[in-house]
Amino acid sequence: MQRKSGHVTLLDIARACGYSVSTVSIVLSEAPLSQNVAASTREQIRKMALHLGYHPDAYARSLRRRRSQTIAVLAYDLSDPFCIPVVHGIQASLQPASYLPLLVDAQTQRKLFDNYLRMILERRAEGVIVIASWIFQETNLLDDIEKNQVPIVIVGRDLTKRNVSSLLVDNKAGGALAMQHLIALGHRRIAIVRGPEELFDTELRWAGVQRAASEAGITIDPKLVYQLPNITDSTSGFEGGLHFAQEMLASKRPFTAVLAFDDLTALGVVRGLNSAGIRVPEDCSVVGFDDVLPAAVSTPGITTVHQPLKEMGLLAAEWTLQAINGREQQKERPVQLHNAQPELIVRMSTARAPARRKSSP
Amino acid sequence: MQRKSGHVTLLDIARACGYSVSTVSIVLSEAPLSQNVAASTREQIRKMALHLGYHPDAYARSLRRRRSQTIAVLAYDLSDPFCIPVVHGIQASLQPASYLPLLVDAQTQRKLFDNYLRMILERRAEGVIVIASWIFQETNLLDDIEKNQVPIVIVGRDLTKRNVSSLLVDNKAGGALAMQHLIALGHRRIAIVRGPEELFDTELRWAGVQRAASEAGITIDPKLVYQLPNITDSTSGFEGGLHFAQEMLASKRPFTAVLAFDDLTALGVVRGLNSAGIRVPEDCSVVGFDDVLPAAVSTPGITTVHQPLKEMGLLAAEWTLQAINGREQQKERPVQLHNAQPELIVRMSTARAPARRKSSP
DNA sequence: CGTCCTTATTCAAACGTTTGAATCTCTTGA
DNA sequence: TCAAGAGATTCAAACGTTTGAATAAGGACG
Repeated sequence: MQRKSGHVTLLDIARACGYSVSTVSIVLSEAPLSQNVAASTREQIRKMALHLGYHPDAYARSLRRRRSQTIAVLAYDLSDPFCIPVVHGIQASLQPASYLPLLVDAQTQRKLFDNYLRMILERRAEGVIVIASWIFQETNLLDDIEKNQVPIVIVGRDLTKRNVSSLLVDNKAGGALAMQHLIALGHRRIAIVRGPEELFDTELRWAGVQRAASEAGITIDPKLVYQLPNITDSTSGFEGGLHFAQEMLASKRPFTAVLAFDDLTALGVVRGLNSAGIRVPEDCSVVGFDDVLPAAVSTPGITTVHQPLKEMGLLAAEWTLQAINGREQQKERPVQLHNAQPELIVRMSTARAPARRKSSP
Repeated sequence: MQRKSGHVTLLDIARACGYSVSTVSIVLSEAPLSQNVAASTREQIRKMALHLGYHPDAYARSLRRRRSQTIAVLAYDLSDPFCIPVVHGIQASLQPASYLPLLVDAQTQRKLFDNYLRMILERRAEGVIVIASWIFQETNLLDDIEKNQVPIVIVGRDLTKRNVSSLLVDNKAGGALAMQHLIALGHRRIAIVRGPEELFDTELRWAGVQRAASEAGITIDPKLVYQLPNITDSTSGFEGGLHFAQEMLASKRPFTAVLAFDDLTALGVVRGLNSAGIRVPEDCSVVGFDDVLPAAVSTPGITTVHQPLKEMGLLAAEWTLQAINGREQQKERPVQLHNAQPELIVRMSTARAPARRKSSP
């Protein structure tokens, strides 16, 4: 009864109940024609399919239908908690459209990235969503995708100039939000941990921070600005923050608050401060960015700027689906840009500036 | 030049350089026969393929070759940091074998789980790796996979009784490790947060804890044992720990250490203790289990029992590949079980028991 | 009785590959 | 001159579906 390949085919069912492959196909794929098939026949075929454990071969089906029902999701690093909510949003969007997200994880490695991109093309993904980061310096590979007319959307970076629809958080607004929060709490000597220079977000957040400072008539002491090194692995944010704290404390420059580039950095800062005996938030406030899980569950919970990641994922998938449908109707979709609004999440790592100047022990 | 479908086929190349589809196929797929193809022809075909941007159609290829080169990875919830290192291990194993991991995330939803399982079967995955948890109560769906002769391996749960090769951490040893650590630090009044009853790990870890206690001649006060409720979402571990702390402190029963079921629970405990003014580890030690990212980056870092997740993922993929190869050679693979050895990671959340009895404020 | 619907089913081609067997063209040796 | 072999290329069938067109078997109607 079992085929040699181990999988049941239409032919098996056809033989088993004495109909042609066509009829069986029509019934099981619920084609329009199946209305003409006698109810008794339908019943019989369905029963047999169930009994034999039939599952239509996606390869044969896609080949014939010229649709893969697949959208590739290319994450630069799944171990970055940033990616997960985006993926969830995408899945939520794709599920009802019965598209399968082909989720691949480049693990921040360029070589893997290229490999997977090729695989995506071979698997005839109908669309590609890239969850991006610094991995993209040379994006020539996207050309390959474009050449094949596959719609592409990018999350976490603005590539509209290269004709790619993009979604990202309004980094400038986010940076300003964090800074305003610290200023409102009375902080004046605020240390800033800038992101790695290879990241696009870095400049934008920095611009927001500066805007907020100048609007409040505050000048940022350049000596209190620290530059994170480039990223080597997924924990380098934490270590950067730790290192910043040690260095800044050693320099004896007073500060009452730290604005960290992202949550992991903020957690590193907290660690560094604590081990020098400085309490957060009593002696020094710390604010992060992203709102990932570790920031929420650490103690004190890190005040941070929330990115609506799930919503961005949802929208990215929507756009991709629309582009696919649009292409069928020969309509050209315009390149879109979505600037998601960040939101300040106040937790326990920020407090009013201490009355007297005290930050180095 | 572009086909209507938007993808270049062998026929396009064949036409463009005047050879038959067969020759082109032989060259581009580097079949053994390609040694007989004239070097000049090879060159010409390769150039044309590159020029037109040819990518072989995985669907047609798999259909013909009867191999999907795909192994499905079914994670119960990607937002659980537990899953990620396992996935990384799997990827690392699969990459050199040029198998594509078809990564799907059930998001702890039974319905999604079933849907994806069907998809996996339709996509003719040659093997399935399940990263498991409580999601599996009724595992009848695995039968469907088994019926189709698809090798299956499960990570995080022992299903050898149901004929499924399994990898999991030695929970009993891990529980004992954590308990011994606390005992060695001089703790005697140790509160235990048991895991949810629906989880299999719960009983085993508990058994390890009890063994360690009795070996040290210590009795566990049943009043200090707390039972986590069943899981509702990915943050329920944290909330459970928080709730435990509040309840236990309200009861005024003295304790100097907490052994939490997992890291997220431990983080919840720390939060709960801290907000009642109890310092970790000075006043009370806390130990977790799993060694996920948030435990490492919080302050104080959580002392925990490390699971070698990446190694487990690696091995799971190895087994799957072996089973696939074995099946080709008609060899029956025996069901295997791997009990990974846990390792105690000492961080800052545990310390010697305070000299005087003090834990409730 | 022939024509024309309707209903139920099947034919056959196609999707893009791969591959065992076949073909064709030389060259070589007897 | 011819058979045999080697080298280069092509034929054609197959993988499991889907689907427009075709077929067959009844009726109903004029």
